[in-house]
Order: sequence, then structure tokens, then C-alpha cells
Amino acid sequence: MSSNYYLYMFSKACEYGIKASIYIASNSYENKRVSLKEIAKSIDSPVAFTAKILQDLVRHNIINSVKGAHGGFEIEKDYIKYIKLSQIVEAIDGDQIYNGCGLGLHICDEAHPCPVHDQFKTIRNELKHMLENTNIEQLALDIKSGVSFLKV
Amino acid sequence: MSSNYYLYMFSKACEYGIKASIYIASNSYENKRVSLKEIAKSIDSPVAFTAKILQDLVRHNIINSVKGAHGGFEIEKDYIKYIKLSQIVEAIDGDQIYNGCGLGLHICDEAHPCPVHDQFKTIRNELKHMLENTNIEQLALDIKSGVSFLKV
DNA sequence: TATAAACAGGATAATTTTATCCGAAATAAC
DNA sequence: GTTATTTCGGATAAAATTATCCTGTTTATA
Repeated sequence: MSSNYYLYMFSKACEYGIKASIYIASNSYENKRVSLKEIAKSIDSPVAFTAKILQDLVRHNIINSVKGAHGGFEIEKDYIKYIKLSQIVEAIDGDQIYNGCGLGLHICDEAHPCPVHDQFKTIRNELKHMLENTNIEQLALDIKSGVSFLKV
Repeated sequence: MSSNYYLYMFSKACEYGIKASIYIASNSYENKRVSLKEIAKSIDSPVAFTAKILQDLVRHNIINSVKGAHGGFEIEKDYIKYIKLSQIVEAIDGDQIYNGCGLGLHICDEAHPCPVHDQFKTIRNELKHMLENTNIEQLALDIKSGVSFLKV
């Protein structure tokens, strides 16, 4: 049981989704459309699984896809700065940021709180605030300039 | 893919472990030893799975178990206030609070950060601080006094 | 129009997490 | 000592998540 891989913030799917979006954004600045294969290689993720996640992001209008030869994924340049981490997380993992109880109670609010309701509310709100105020542009520029990294 | 149950803080195992510990503590104040069955019912968790988690907590010396008739689980009264949430989480989910990268990079530190390293570090540190500074005593007393709840 | 490149999406498999079952060992009470 | 109660621990099953495979469709280009 012990020594697991836990205390997630996000699912693998969500991790891949965030990294893929950043990679696509960083290329869209140079009007470079990127293929699934290139994305998966660049963010070190399984190709076919990444495909599913990208499809999901396309359906949620977060990224655009172009089929056929010379196709691939891209994000409209002017739109990049408006994409928040929260949108990606919501598209992939759902909206549990906003209502999930830290201890899994079905009902957990001020009137009927779980034992750690207040403590968790603080952390959750900070996480939520961070996700809603971090946009892909900042992150993509750091990747382009080599300040941060998408793999290893 | 969408509309899942995500954005965990903890695994189910960990949720059950925390709730069980609080329930045991709140009964140990009255020198009441509680059985697996009673615990599972009180925290609304699957009996056999809860048994595994309790075994884990026993092995980590967080709770005590007594076999046989009139047996059950308990926590030494004077010890209750020293049990932090962080101990329970570590016992069950491992020590990923301290080193896991939010985007799953194998290496993620100041010198080689993932794109959201700084943002996550803040949240992680606050979560860590909260877990290390919340003890079972406070939580158990709130349960006893009906201020907070372990199920529904 | 034929071909190659590339995304879409259904089916299936592997892995992990969650959950159940059952026999063994311990202990209190009769 | 027998019985009932209760934890322990191994084996197994179910469900969810992660990952792969394969076929179809779209599109640029020769």
C-alpha cells in the first residue's frame, strides 16, 4: 500500500493535456502547426493516449485541429493569452475543483462540513485561484525561452 | 473523458484512513474501543477495504489494534493530539507531498522546472503546511460535539 | 486521381486502484 | 476447552484509469 505515486493534483490525462497545450501554444506563436507525433515526443507522453486528450481539447474549443497532410494542432495566436489552466483542467477532469469534498462526503458545506472542510477550502480556493489566473501565454513563453521544460 | 471525479487531493484509501482515524480518536477519548464494522458504518466505507487501510495504520503505529472478542481499534489517549494529518497521508499514500512534480516530470526543481513549478510549489507548500499542522485531536473533538461530520 | 500524411474514433488491452472473500490466529467469556 | 468475536493477511474480483491498435476520413501534393 505504502510508497505509491499519490497526492495527485491532476490525473495523467490532465498533465498531458496541460503540457500539450503549452507546447502547441509555444509553436503557434511562430505560426507552426504541430503534429500529434511531435507533441507526444516533446512532452514525453504516449502517442495514442495523447490523441484522445487532444480530441477532447478540440471538442472543447481550446485548441484547433487540421486534418490531412500538413495538418496538426494549433491555437489561434490572439487567443493564447486567454486560455487559463482552469479551462484545460475542466475540459479533461471535470469541474470537481469547485465542489468536491476533500474527504469524499456527498454533502459538504458550511452547514454540514467534513472534519477538514475549512482547512481544505483554503487550499482549494488557492488552487482554483491559481488555475484561473495562470494563462498559457506566460507558460508557453517560458518554454520558448528555455526557462522551463516540458519533459525529463 | 469529461465529467469525471477528479482533482483529488487524496486517494479513496487516504480519505478512508483519515476519517477512520478521526472516528477512532473521538471514541478513544471515552476509552471506547471500536470495531472494524462500526468504523466502516460510521464513515460510510467498504468494510474489507477499510480493514486493509486500518492494518496499514496499525503497522505505522498510528493506531492500535486488539484482536479477539471485545477487540477493535483505539488510539492511546495522550497520543491523539500528536497525530498529524501528514502522518496518515504519508502512511497510506507515500511521501509524494514532498517531491512530486505537478506535471509529472521526473526531474523538476529550480534548475529544471516544469512550466507551473512556482505556482504549484506555493500550493503544495500550503497543503503540506496544513497537513503538518492539523492534528487529529481538533478534528475528533469537532466530531464529538457535532460541529463536523464523517459521512453523508 | 493516386498517394502519403495526419486527425477521428471505436474496440481492446494493461495497469492501478478499489473492493470482496475466506481461512487463520488471537482473545474474552462461558 | 469450546464458542463467539474480532483482527490479520493472502487470494481474487471489479472498476477506473491509462495505454494501444486499427480502420476510416480528410487533405495537400505530385
